[in-house]
Amino acid sequence: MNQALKYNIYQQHCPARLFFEKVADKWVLLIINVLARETQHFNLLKKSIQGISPKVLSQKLKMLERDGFIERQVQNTSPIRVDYSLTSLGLEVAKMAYQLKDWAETNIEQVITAQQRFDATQTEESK
Amino acid sequence: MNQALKYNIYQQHCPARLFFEKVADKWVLLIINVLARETQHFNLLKKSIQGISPKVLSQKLKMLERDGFIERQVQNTSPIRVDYSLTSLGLEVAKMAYQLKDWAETNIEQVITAQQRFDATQTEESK
DNA sequence: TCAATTAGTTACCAATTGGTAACTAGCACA
DNA sequence: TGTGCTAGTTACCAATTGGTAACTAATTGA
Repeated sequence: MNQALKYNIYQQHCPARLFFEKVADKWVLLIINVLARETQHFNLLKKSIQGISPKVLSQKLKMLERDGFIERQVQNTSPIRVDYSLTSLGLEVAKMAYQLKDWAETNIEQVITAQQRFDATQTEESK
Repeated sequence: MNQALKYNIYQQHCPARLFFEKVADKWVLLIINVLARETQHFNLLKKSIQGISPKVLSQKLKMLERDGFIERQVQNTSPIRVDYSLTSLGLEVAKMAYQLKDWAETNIEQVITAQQRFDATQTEESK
């Protein structure tokens, strides 16, 4: 049986689409990218990802753990420390997340150029 | 000069991060995946992507055109037809979008299993 | 003249998402 | 005993996003 026939992201209520909607999220992709470099605990993640609030970070980590992408390990130190790391499943997603990050950092200037070109033609048309 | 030093998605107002926030969007990734198969016009796209409203489709197409990922060509037919196709820049993003789609359709069952396992431990703990 | 088709747009409303700031809880150290 | 650290949580509010349904505009064919 062909997997491609069983699950199809173009179908509105396909489980694969639900996943797609979850991972296609800036915070999720940023978290995964950070964890791909190394295991981190809560506050380090918060510092690494500028602009994320503890509320959102907590929510996303919980979701990622539930989905089996990351593992949460409470360290018996004092003060307590909770380590987050990627699972093997999460590592697969991390490869794609990294490609997106790398592409963005490498090609963003082309995008900005395209935007400027587009905006220029728009103002011309409105003359 | 190292590109990696110039742009960094972890920084809140980095242009690369802005791009990241835009492309990490379920509708955008779905549209790009459809266009990667073949050029489509507006209504075909709407039919292909179950659940997308004309409003959202129109908004995302406009954004993608501005960013230089897709090209909009008005065909001089009657009734009028507008073809949307990927540019070479869009094709690069499409490769990653396809990987995500493929991964989701292939591995979603593992995610569902993980969720069930997680939910089971949660209800156990609350006893 | 009227319906149909294409490609949208618009107004209005509902739901989701996210920010802020203050708070909890456990432990250690001074 | 009080302060600081970790790891969150909570209530409240604001902003973004998205859905619905009706509408426009151009053209063709019955």
